[in-house]
Amino acid sequence: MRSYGQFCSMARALDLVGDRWTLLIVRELLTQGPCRFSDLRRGLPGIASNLLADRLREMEEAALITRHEEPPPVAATLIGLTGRGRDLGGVVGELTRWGAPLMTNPPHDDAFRMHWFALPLRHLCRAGSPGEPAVTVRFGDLYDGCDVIADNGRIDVRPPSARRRVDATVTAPPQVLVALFTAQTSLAAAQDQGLAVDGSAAAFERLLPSEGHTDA
Amino acid sequence: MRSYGQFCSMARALDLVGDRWTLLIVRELLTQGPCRFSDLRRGLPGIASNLLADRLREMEEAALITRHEEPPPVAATLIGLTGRGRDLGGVVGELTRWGAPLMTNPPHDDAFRMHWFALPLRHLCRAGSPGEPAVTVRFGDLYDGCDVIADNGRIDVRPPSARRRVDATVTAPPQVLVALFTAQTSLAAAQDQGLAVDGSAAAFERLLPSEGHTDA
DNA sequence: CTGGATCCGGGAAGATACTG
DNA sequence: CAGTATCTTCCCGGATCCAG
Repeated sequence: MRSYGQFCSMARALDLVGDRWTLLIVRELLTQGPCRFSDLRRGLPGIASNLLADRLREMEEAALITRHEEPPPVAATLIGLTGRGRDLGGVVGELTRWGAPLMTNPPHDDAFRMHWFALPLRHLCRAGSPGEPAVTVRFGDLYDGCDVIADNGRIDVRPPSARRRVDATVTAPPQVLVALFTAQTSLAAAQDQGLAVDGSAAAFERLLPSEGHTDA
Repeated sequence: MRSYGQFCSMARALDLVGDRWTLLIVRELLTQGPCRFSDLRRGLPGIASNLLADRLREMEEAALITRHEEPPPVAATLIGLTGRGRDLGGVVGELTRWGAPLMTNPPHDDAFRMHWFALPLRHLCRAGSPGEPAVTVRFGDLYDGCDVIADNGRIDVRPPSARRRVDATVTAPPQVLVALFTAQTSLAAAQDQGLAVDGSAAAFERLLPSEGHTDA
């Protein structure tokens, strides 16, 4: 990106991360952990491969990411965030929060990946009190999803792991998930609209926002 | 800007504010209050007038800003943020914070406006304890600056006002100001490098970060 | 298959001049 | 003061091709 040429903290930040796609790449690496080139392409539908390669080169020069070879039999290059890259979590979080009201508009023909909900879910799930038993719920699946762990009054959202035992697995059309977790819709209505819980329904309900917060 | 076409909160946010210059326009309006077209040009050195007009049109469509005519004898159009536009303060703040380490590099031939320091100064000035007397210090001047008000253990930074009585007025080369408020430099050294305080030196020193926080 | 590189068309950004 | 008009430049997007 062309520099703004301004001696200003924010302008200099945008000189590094203001390019198209750059912050979305950070979103992917934050929510998915270290990724391969092809993982990033799957998580960034619409990006051209040359653009992704360009961005990764620039981000490596700016010390936002690092690459390291995995030993055989994997033999792939893993791309991960540096500390400085991970520090962009605050920026990503604020953008995500500011954009939340825009999610009430239907998806039309937008692409969707379940793991994009990882960041919003951290704040939309009901943390509960420290006394309540811990639950683990998978949204989506191993190849595109996230695991929500509610424990000790805290919500933790992590990339899905095959080694993790989950109490329930949830799938749903994205707009149904939005409506349910913003308390615009009841669980029963969500199930009518395609939400399905495999495993402990109680574990999933444990994450829903409390009744008192509905807009109605 | 072309839409990313992703049903994701952050991607939809960037569809609206990810364009070049957009967030810098928000910075201007946040730190300066409602501005005229020519005020924005002065605060955004490097922007082409047609681009500024384009961005303002798009931001008005997105309901981030509003325009209202001032009655004579002013007879100018004032551009101000809507509530939704002001909500971008969190995004602007996080970008500013993340970019702070980049300010240690010298300005070279970067442009500079004193009011760009308004956002960083809110966190760099020592708030002090509620017991200490209130002080008001102007950085820069009425046409490009900001007023820092330390009162009751809180720091408030506002656009400069002719109606405000100030205890001191400070001018300095920007990199000297950065070094001083990040405790990389002593006050005496800063004065050697061009920092000048008009009025109460004690009022200004009251804002400096406490000694215990220096890196040395 | 992964991880790109290359080429090309269209459109956004940038520079400058001009106007009601 | 607050833009518009015009021209140029360059980035982005899409397709294709290629080496390990």
